Amino acid sequence: MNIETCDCFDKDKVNMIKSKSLSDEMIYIMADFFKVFSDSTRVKILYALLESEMCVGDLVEALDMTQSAVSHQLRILRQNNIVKFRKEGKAVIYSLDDSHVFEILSQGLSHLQHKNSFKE
Amino acid sequence: MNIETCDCFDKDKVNMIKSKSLSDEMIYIMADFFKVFSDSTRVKILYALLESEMCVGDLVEALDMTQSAVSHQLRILRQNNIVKFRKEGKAVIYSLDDSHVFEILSQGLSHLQHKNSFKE
DNA sequence: TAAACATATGAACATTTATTCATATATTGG
DNA sequence: CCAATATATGAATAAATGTTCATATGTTTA
Repeated sequence: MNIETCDCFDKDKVNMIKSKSLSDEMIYIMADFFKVFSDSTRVKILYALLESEMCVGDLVEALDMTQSAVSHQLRILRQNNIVKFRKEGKAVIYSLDDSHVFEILSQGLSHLQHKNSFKE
Repeated sequence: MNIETCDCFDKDKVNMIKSKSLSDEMIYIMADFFKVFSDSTRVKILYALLESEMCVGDLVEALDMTQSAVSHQLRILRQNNIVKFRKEGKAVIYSLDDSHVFEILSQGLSHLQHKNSFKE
């Protein structure tokens, strides 16, 4: 596409968008943040932790998944500061790290409910 | 791991979590919804559309990407009802489909700003 | 109607990602 | 200290995803 001859090319608008856009770094941080919520295993874990703090073993039981899969996903949640943990003997007990997480999940749910009530 | 002998196994808690958990279908819908925001190209597009509706050509110019890549990602946004479009001659003009999208993006941003102000 | 233009899309390729399997680490009780 | 328990993690594999390239579709204009 040759932009010089594009009918709808709006130089001012394009420059405005360019000037207001977030930095590339911020864009990547944003995308990575949402990526945390984009896997069903992690969403399951987070909804469980929304109800109560839980040790890994109980999460494994409640979500009906392998211990390894749960641990791997907990690591990702930890690295993104979505969950925190404390040790209690042999057990490691996880809980949500941030009240924003609740807001994010609620907002997503509400969006989807809104969508579903207006579609076919 | 043998759950029968697990010290921290809390049958009541596990059953409570199981009973309150969202359906598997809802979990997948949630994860897919957030997946839309988990790619930097799509986030860039959405932040641009947050400022103004735009045709594909202007998006390509503003975001400095190939027309094909932008089109492919716009299709995903369309399929998820995140953006809508109208045709105007040869051009296709895209805009945000839902006010919730603004809330979602703001919430993400605010979470990250909160995080950054408390870390190292 | 033919050419130019704007956008969309299929296929191929490379990268990322989630799970599994095996094993490592850490904690407790005997 | 040794065995059992609870969790974490590295490597391998399979599946999903984003980009590119080539080309198709649809619209306008000459």
